[in-house]
Amino acid sequence: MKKKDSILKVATVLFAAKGFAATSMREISRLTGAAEGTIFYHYKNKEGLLLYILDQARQDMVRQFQDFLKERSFASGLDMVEEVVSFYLYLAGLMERQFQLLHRDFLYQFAENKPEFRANLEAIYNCLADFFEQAIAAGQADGSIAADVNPRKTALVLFTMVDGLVRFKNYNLYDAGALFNELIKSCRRMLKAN
Amino acid sequence: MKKKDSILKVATVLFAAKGFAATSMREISRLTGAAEGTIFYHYKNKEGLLLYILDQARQDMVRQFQDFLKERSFASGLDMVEEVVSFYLYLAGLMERQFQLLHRDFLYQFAENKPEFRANLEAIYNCLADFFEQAIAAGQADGSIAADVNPRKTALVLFTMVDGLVRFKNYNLYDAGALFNELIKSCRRMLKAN
DNA sequence: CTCAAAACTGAGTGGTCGCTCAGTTTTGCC
DNA sequence: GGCAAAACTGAGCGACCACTCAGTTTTGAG
Repeated sequence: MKKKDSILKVATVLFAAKGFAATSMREISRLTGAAEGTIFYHYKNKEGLLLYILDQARQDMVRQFQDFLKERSFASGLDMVEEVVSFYLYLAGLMERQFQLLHRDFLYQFAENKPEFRANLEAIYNCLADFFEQAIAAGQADGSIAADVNPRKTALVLFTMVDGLVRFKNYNLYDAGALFNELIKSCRRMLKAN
Repeated sequence: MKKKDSILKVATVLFAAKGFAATSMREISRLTGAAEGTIFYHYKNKEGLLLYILDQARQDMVRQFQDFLKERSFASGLDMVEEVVSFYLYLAGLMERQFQLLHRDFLYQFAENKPEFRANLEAIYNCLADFFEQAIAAGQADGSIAADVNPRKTALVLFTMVDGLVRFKNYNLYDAGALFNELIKSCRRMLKAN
C-alpha cells in the first residue's frame, strides 16, 4: 500500500501545480519510483486518479471546517463571520495544494458532463457557503448583523469574495496577501447592523 | 487576410471554451477551412497565436471601459462605484468569450515565466483596479464613501469580489447570476459613509 | 515451507500532437 | 499578360501521450 499512497501524493501536487493535461503518467511514475503500469493497477485511468484526489480533498476540507466550528464559540454572529473568513484564509495556507487544485479550471470542465466531479465540487461549495450562512443567520438573531440582508445570497457573495482573493494570491499577479486585513474590515462594514 | 482573421476568431472561441492544451491546431484548421500550414504561416506557433489573442482581448476590454467612463458622469462617487460594478457585469455578458478566456488558468501559468503574457494580464487588471480606485477616491472627496478606507486596497477587494462572481457564473456551479443585485447592495453597504 | 493472491513491472501499441517544408495557387503591381 | 511576392496547402516527421498485458516479485495466511 506504499506505492498507491505515494502516487496519490505526487499526483495531487502535480495536478495542482501544473494542471491535468500538462501532467503525464510518465512523470508521476518517475517521481514516485513506481512503474507506469502500477498506476493503472491502482487507479482505473488518469481521470479516475483525479477523481480519487478530488474526493480526498473534499473530505479533508469539510473535516477541517467542521472541526473548527466544533471547538469554537463566538461572541456574536458578526464575530463568527470574521473568524470563519479568517479561518478560510488560514486554511488556504495550510492546505495550499488542495486550494490550488480547487482553483484549476479543468475540474469545472469535467464537472460539466461528469456528475461524480460535479457532486464533489458542489459538496465543497455548499459546505462552505453553509458555514457563512450560519454565521450570518446567527448575527441577525443576535442583532450584530443587519436584518435586511438575505443570508444565503450574502453568504455566497461573501464566499465569492474570500475565495476570489485566495485565487488571486495563487495567481501571483498582485500581492493579494496584503489585502487580507482589508478584506476582513470590508466584510464587517458590509454586514454590521446600523 | 480572410483566413488569418477567421483563425483568430475560431481560436479565441476554442481556447476560451476548451482551454489551450485541449484545443488542437487540427481542430482550428478543420473549423476555419484553412490548412494547418496556413495557421503557422500567419502565427509563429500555438503560443504565439494565444499571445495575439490575449493582446486583442486586452485592447478590447480596456477600450470598452475607457469609452464607458468618457460618456458618463455620476451623481456621487458611491454611484460611480455602483455603475462601474454594473458595467463590469454587463461587459462580462457582452464580451463573454474574452472574460471566459481571462479566467482560464493556463494564462496565469504562462504569465509566471513569460513576460509578454504577464504584461498583458497586469495591464488589464491595473486598468480595471484603477477605475474602481478612481470611483472610491471621488466618493471620499464628495463624502459619499467612508473616509477611513484605503482606496487602492479597497478597489482591489471590490474587483476581486466582482470578478469572482463572474468566474463562478462561468463555472455554472450555482446560479451566480442571481447574486448580481445582492452584490451591488453589498458594495454600497461596504463603502457608504456613516 | 507452500502457494495463491496481490502488487508490481516496463516494453510495446495505437493514436494524437505541434510543427515543417517543398510545392501550388492567388494577388496585385507594371 | 508577365511575374514576383504573398497566401495557402497537406503529407509527413519526430515526440509524446494514456493505456495494455504477459510476465515477475512480494506478501501473508494455513
